[in-house]
Amino acid sequence: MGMGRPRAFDADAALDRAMDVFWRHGYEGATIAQLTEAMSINPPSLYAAFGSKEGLLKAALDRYTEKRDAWMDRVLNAATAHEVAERFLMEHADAQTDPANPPGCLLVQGGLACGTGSANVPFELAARRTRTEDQLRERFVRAKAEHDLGESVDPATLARYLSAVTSGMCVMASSGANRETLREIAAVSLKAFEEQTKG
Amino acid sequence: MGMGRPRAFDADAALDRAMDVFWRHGYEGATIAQLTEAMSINPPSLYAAFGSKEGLLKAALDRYTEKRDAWMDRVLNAATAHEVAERFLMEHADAQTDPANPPGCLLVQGGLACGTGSANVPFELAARRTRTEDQLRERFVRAKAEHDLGESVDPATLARYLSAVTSGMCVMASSGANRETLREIAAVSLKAFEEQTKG
DNA sequence: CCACATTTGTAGCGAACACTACAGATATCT
DNA sequence: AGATATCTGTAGTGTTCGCTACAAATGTGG
Repeated sequence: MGMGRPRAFDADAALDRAMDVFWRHGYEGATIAQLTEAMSINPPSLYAAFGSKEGLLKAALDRYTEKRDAWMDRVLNAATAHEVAERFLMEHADAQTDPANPPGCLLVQGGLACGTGSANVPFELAARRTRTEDQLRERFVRAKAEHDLGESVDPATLARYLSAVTSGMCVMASSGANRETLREIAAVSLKAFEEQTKG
Repeated sequence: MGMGRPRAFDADAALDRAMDVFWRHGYEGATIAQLTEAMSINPPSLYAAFGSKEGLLKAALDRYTEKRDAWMDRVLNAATAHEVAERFLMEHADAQTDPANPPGCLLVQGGLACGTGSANVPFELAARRTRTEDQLRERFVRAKAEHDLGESVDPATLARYLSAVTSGMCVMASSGANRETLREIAAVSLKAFEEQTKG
């Protein structure tokens, strides 16, 4: 028996286009019409490949997380906790103002508060944000074991702080903050990080 | 000539209810049906009083800003810049986890990225956030004039930093961060503030 | 070449959306 | 009291939403 007509579009390329639409308009603000146009496919192709609008979001988030993990690996491989924090903050400032993408971060702009029909979208986004925070925390736990960070330092607090600052930078970026402004915020935050690791 | 049938509902009380819905579901996630039910009125009353869904949001934001200004006055009246920062951060942690309101802040949860039909909603929210930042900056300019802050300190940077942190706390609050967690973040941020004002 | 499995484009589905026409109700002003 | 002006509730309006039925198209395996 046959294997059916092959798909005529590249799923990953289409997800990149969908990512951009969700990023720019949020989950609820993005319409199927906009998504299909950006992806250069028709609705039946979208639904055959991804099941639903929410399924498409999850697939886009998977792809987003994939890229983000590769980036996080490079950040976490820095020699010291301080350098991890510095890279994390500074490269966030750059990424959130990269003209190749909409401002901010998909995991924040995607939607913090949604309607009753999309109630689990914010959860989905939050789970992916938590993942970054977990990766940071584990890196700081390791730094503690390596005596790169002192005994009195709480890795969870450090990770949460960095996560909060970068989330805040997303909000600023969405209202037009430029790269220099975000770097300034990152620089101040880095001093807080240093101060926190001294105590 | 007569002056017409008087309004049978309290506009401010209705706005408080609407505020809660926008806060919990975001602008686009909030439906007219949910809003009218929460406000205990029918659609024609809503449209007669506020013109449109976006008009209702603006009216709710005006009321929100009113309350926020009263709160900011108390914060800004603190004796020193340091105390201003401390109050601002800590009371934000409390306010964003106040069980009387949805988590976070209406100016962030309301919507960072919206659909093409609601494109100016994010601008409207951003403008109100900027107002808070401006108030902080002006307070720090004053602190500088009073020699409470050193000559080398940049009031704009300080204000932006505090604004970014509290925005980040909104994101954390929306994904379930509790009061203690936010206070922890506020405490770390306050150390950054101190460090920044020393340099 | 034929049977089969899957995708594609067209066209349109029911539901929910923001919003409103209309008539009755309720106030004020003369 | 009567005329007027505005609000209220019912019951919708047209539009857009996410999603899909269907038939033609296009590949594989026998």
